[in-house]
Amino acid sequence: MTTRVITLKELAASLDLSITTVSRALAGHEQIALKTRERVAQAARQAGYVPNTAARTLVSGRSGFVGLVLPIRGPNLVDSFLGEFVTGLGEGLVSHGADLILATAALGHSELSVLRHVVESGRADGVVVTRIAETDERLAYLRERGFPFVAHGRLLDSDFDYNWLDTDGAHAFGEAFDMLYELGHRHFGLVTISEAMTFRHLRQDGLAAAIARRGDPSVRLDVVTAPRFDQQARIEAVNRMLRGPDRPTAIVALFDELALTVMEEAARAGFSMPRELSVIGFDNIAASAYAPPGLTTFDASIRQCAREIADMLLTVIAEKPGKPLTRLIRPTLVARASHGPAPQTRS
Amino acid sequence: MTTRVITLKELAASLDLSITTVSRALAGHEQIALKTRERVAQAARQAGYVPNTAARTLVSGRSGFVGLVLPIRGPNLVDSFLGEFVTGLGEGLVSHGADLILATAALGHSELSVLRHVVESGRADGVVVTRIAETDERLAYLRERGFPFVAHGRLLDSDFDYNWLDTDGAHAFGEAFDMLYELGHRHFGLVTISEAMTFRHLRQDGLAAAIARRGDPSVRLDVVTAPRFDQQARIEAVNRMLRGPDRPTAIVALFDELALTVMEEAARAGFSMPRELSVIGFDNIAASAYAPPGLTTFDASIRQCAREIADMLLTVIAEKPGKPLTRLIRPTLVARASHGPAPQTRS
DNA sequence: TGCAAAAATGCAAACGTTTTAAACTTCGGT
DNA sequence: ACCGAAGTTTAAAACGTTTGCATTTTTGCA
Repeated sequence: MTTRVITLKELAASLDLSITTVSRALAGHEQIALKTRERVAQAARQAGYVPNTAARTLVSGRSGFVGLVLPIRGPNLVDSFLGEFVTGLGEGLVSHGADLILATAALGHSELSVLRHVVESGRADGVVVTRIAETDERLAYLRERGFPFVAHGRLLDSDFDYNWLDTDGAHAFGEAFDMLYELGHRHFGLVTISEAMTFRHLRQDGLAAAIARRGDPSVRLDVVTAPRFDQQARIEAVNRMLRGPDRPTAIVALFDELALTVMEEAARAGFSMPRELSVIGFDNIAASAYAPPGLTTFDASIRQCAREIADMLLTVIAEKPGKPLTRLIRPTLVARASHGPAPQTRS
Repeated sequence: MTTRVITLKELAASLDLSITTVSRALAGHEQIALKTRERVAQAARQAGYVPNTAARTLVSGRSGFVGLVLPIRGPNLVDSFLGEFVTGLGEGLVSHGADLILATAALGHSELSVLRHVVESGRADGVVVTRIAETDERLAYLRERGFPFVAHGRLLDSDFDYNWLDTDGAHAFGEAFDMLYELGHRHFGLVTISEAMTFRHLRQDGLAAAIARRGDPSVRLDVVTAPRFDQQARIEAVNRMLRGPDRPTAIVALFDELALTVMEEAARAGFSMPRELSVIGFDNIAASAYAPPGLTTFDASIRQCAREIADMLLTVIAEKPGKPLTRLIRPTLVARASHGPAPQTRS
């Protein structure tokens, strides 16, 4: 056992050529005779030669890796986001011969320190940054370093340019409002979170903008806020909205997990959906299709987005474009059975 | 912008020491004077020195990475398996200072060829192999190479030794049978897949063994088989079992996705669960909690398993133990509302 | 056949570390 | 003041590539 790995020197010796020539031949340089190139390629294939990554990286300065620092997560991760995201990244990268490095933040260490380590150890040629917070120190660091990156999500104040791809939550929430308004709804509820994430503002602002655009003074919007990871507090917040004296006829949740809580609590309170209450979410997680009566939501096609992020990042790495690359992806409505016409009888 | 990354040579120059001394000081060698060690550590911290991974890997032969070849997957991945798995691996690795490399198989390439590339390019010190098939060429390759690995799952014929961690599906399916038998069920159904994966046999055999152990000749087991990724064929297979003249009172599905299909089709056929039909799954995916009436299933705690796999692999890499490391994890029953006593009236 | 130009190949340095073996310092004991 | 030993530090090689530049070989033409 323990077969040795063949090296360029050995391959060269077996061909009676210099290391230089073999290296160039494998790289397909024109200056090497075609005949030689073929001979080398043949021998390399047969010997199962694979160039050593470390050596190549050391001399070329390119590792062929893209880094992703895993967002620190609570004990329960129910959705498929991360799986879809890394799958999409992988698919996008592999077509260019790149691979993915996943770095995890240890308990004591901040996400930023892990990012620094990834960048400065030369492990990666670029990084992907997810879950952008309102003031994100990671982006500030990467900009200062001049290190290639693409953000999945945006900052609010774009006074500094960077590459990003984001789902157009503002548009989706506007679309949700318009659809519900056409269905006769006038009293709306928004269930949101208190975390300092930009997507929260973008979606809420999109909803508010759509309301303003409609210009109907009879439209009302109630907002409740819950902490991100406290399920008990979420339930209480939802019930504050549901059990009040004058509850909305349509509730929009910042994301599906919240919407599912709304549906559970609404069912517990005996409201029939969508007859008495419409609910709309965002993300289209798997459970949304199964939770009765089937949650109407928006699909952001994470996997496809991740693939595009990979493409963008590889472009940034290879070409260092002057203008930043940006993409705004419009999510698609997944109409299920949790929304419908506003109830006729209004007290 | 574009701050340069500091190198060992520069750090040594700034301290007026040789590269050797600084390297050793940072590594904490006793032979370097304590005073010097502290001085170096201080300067390194202040300068933000991070050793270059490629250089270190090249000379030491250790990359500090563990590889995972992403299983090729269809367009729709609904579960959170991959996300939990990489999160768990990351958590397990980071405590030992290691990180994860995710390699994706490009469209034309086999998973094996990607694995070969990861191994022979020296990118990783060890690999994790998931989704073990009946005759798995990856395991054969890794054994031949003598390369450190841990398999998530087992081969059927253990005539060759290797390191693995697996969930005890056989035990779970036996437990499911016993529970259902005690509830009065005698006519069982098993919905399985036609793919050549070992977990399929292990679970089915566990069920069969429990039946045999009980020794009750009145127990009956019907089995239907569907291809893994064809939802339409799945539905047909499930209906073959459900709509037959004499359907089982309890159906066990190989995994939750199949169980959810059973529940959907049963609901469509008008059967009430668990009154007329009991259903049990395996995996405890998120949707199982939401699909009415709530699927009873087994939780394999993927994240925790992945963390242990990481630990095992790092042990294998560091210590090359003579005996293979193996762990069999017993899944825990998650009792929801899809199982209950057998219906009284039997035609 | 000779010679320049073109084509093909090779030498050697470089990338940033770790490590072996050697050299230099310091110091107590005589 | 000298010696050896212990305590420190360093020079240089090595890891496996890529690449600028030099060298060798081939080719075409006189």
